[in-house]
Amino acid sequence: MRPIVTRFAPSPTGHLHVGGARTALFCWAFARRLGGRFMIRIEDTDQARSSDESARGILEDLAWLGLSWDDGPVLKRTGAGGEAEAIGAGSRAVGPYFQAQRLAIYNAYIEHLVGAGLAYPAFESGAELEARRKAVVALKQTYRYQRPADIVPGVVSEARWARARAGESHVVRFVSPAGEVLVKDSVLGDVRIAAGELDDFVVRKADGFPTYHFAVVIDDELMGVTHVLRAQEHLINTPKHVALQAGLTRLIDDADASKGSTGVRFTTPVYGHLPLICNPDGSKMSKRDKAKAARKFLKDQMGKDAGLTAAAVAAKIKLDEKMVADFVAGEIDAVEVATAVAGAYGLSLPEIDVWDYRASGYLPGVVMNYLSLLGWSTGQKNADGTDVDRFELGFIAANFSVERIGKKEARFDRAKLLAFNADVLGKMPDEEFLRTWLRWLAVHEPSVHRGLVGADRAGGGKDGGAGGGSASTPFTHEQLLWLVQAVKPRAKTLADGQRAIGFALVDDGAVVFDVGAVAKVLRGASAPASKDAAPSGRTGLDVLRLAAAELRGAQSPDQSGHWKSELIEMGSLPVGPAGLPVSLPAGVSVSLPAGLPAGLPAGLDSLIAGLAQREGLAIGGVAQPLRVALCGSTVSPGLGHCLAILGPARALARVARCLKEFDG
RNA sequence: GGCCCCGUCGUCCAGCGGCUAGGACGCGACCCUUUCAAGGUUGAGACACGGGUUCGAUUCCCGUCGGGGUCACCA
Repeated sequence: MRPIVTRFAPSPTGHLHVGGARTALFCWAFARRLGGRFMIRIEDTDQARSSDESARGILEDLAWLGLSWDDGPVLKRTGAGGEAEAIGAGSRAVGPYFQAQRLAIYNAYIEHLVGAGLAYPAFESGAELEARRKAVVALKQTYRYQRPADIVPGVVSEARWARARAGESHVVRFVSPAGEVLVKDSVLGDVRIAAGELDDFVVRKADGFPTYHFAVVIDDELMGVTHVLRAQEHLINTPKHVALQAGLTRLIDDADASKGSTGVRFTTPVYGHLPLICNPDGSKMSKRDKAKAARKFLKDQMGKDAGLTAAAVAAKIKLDEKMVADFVAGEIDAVEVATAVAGAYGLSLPEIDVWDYRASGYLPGVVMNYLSLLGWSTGQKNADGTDVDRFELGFIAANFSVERIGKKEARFDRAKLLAFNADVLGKMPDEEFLRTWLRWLAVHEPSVHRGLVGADRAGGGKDGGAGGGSASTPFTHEQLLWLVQAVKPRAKTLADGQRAIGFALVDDGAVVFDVGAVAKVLRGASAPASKDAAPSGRTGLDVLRLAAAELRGAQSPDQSGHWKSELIEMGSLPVGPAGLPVSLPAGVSVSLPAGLPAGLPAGLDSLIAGLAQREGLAIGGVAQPLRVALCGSTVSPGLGHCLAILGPARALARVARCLKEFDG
């Protein structure tokens, strides 16, 4: 038996999108499960649209997702742990893995096909065919290329080749078989395409490049691909591939047809067509969706504002006017226009590329987990009766099977992905979260990264100077962990983190006090009293003064700029109903989670609770005014964390400023 | 329009002739609570329709309807 080989064969015409990522995942998992090889091939036969940057980006995305390939282009990169890796370095010698470098091979096989009378040059121009197609469609009939009357299957058309050799521009078409074509599909079952449905499709374009259909068939055969898993949109192409395989035999020399054929027929790989991934509205999720969204936005805006012309838009987004006009007219779907429009007008584009999810702060493992569930399931149950649906990449590799691939198209549910991501983030140990978060911030939010760890961390010395002041207060590792604790339950993605800790990133003198919060909490009616106490009759500002004194007293007496250490011990005690620590019976102790410098946030919370109790106030009566003074609003992480993160100096400075601003 | 594929809660999956049709996300309620989150408990919610086959259909067959894909010198 031949060793199992699967392949993922993207065309480098943009980013890797989630549908492609799932296809790659399934191919990878299938190969891993069965001990086969997973291969990457770059299908760059579209000269106009392919680019090396795109190919590189797609490989990067695959690597980020954790999919490594055994065969294919070599990608040198730095792994998640900072180590250098070279994916694809152990490839079999069946390359090159870029189709544009395999032209000699395709030509040899085309020549071979021609010699067998199974391919012929055709001279119609694109415009000519287009006109014919339009005419047929106008009559509501199905357009198919009509085989020229002089073509006889199995007979070489010398007259046509004479024209071609004379330099006349031409394509090469395949002489399609007359009978029914059967496609055996491991997901869908048998699919039959009736005789006559296949027309003589093009196998070599006028520019000398093979078409997709031809190149795939040749490469899959020559590269030993045994199993092809691809999206269902390709199902309709498969008869073409099967027909080609039936007409082709292996050459003695793959790059030279004149050496003759071995007579060995091409093998048809096992096909499996995956259900499509769709938008919430049920349409196919495609890279063109970004263009669609941007176009709709522009049209709406132009409809509202007559002054907004293509020229005006072009000027604003700094792109060619004609390009913008074509874009709006729907002539082109250029992503760069869509992206530029989104950037300039604050429009958010649908997230469809793997890169989009990277930038939004999703974890690669979660993306893979979620994607695997689109069209596949484990069929396994947990002990508690729930489905097995949360797992890592390795689990997919160990459990994948084609039998469990579904047939129905799946709609992409952003909310569910988000929930999965939040779940994993929430369960991540603090240290790991911190590493992951900082790594993400360094790439996607460098200024926040600088605000957290300082500007000169990543080498290069202190020369970055321009920004000066605001980046001057990097946090200690301990404070960073408290930041993480504040962020974790509030972040569904890594990008959510900054929002939760915005208060800590802003300079003490720049805290913006929310008008509504000030009115309600600081100046409003009396601060809420504790349950059995009489109404306090004191405003939030009154309470804030008390709190300020309390905080002053909580500073470390050694002037070290820390909170006093007793708070840490206080924070290690169990908390009673009033929010205050309960003293432990002799001999009993509580153990804190290992390695956590915790205690302090809890101790600070207790400090607030203690103040509230002494003053006959509800905890909120103290907490809310303090929260506004510290963070500017009534929404923030737990107060203990806020105080711990800021430290006494910053906290007191903020309270003082607030008092100065609103008191009297 | 031709051809092809598909059809279980709003969404994603489980079910492979007999089940109180299960789980996840979302949604509702309640609890917890110093704000926002998080967490806990709990509830509502589906076999598209019509014919067969069968003692018995969500499950098998046919049709209808509905959804999607595809009809290029793009892949």
